Amino acid sequence: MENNLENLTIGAFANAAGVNVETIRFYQRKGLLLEPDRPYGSIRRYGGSDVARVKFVKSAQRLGFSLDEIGELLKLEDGTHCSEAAELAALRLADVRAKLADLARIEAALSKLVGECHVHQGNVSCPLIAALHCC
Amino acid sequence: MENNLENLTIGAFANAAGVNVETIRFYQRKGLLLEPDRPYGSIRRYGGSDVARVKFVKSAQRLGFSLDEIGELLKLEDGTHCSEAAELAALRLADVRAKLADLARIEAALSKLVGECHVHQGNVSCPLIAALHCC
DNA sequence: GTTACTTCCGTAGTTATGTACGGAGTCAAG
DNA sequence: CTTGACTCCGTACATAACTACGGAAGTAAC
Ligand SMILES: [Zn+2]
Ligand SMILES: [Zn+2]
Ligand SMILES: [Zn+2]
Ligand SMILES: [Zn+2]
Repeated sequence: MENNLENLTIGAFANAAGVNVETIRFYQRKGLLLEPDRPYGSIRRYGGSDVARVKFVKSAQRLGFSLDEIGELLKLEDGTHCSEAAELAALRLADVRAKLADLARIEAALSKLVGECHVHQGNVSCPLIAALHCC
Repeated sequence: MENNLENLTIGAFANAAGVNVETIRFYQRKGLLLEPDRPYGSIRRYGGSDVARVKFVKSAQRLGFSLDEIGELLKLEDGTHCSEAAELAALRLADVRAKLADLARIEAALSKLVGECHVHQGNVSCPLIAALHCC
């Protein structure tokens, strides 16, 4: 593979991470990404760990974490403040488990709906809505 | 139980649904909620099904659906346009299953992180981040 | 009937998460 | 050394999903 991920300019970096250049700069302002140094002049260079970090942000975002929460998750990475990290991770875990339970219920309701679509015609109450009500 | 859920004014309704009055009106403008009639004068009255509908919106929102998507989910409820409904439900089902898979992975990563926090001290790479990278 | 609280309605402001733009500087190719 | 693409930086605009505000009108308590 000829495209190694070192010494990327911001354009190549954003491209490798699958986001807009402006998004990179926005994340830097938010503190989710550090502005690296400029080894060859006045232009910053990025590497594989930066790409990984942005991809992590995007993955976590798809799971429903806000950028602020993701910022806290990222603080776990340095390994300092171990007890705080464990506490935060435990909170997120509870959150994730609640979402899993909710999603499992809606999954069941939806697959039932898909399977039984052609017999629920006269039914007043939708199985999907019913599934979400009993929370 | 003395608080039955019929003939609620918008204030009592919002309260019962656990949202702001303005949110009710916002949902009405978005078409997620119909404006009911005014049986006793010039003030609208709401009932238990309205409360249920708003709670459904909030539940689905917590699972990562946008208001537009939720609007489409709600259109399933009337049972009309059966084939469209089945198609839409199948799309949502695929979406939900993808989210479930993502969440299951982060659940595993987080619970591992919580369990092993106190031994990953010198570790460079965080298990949570590592877990999200291999997507 | 007066007072206090709601409702109604339109419009405007807010937060989170980006995106776009404009002008100046930088860099590599020709 | 000019040209064209890219970077840098600040600022402005965009979208989703609310949230607040202001004034007129309705309603309930006294
Ligand atoms: Zn059907
Ligand atoms: Zn349904
Ligand atoms: Zn630890
Ligand atoms: Zn970590």
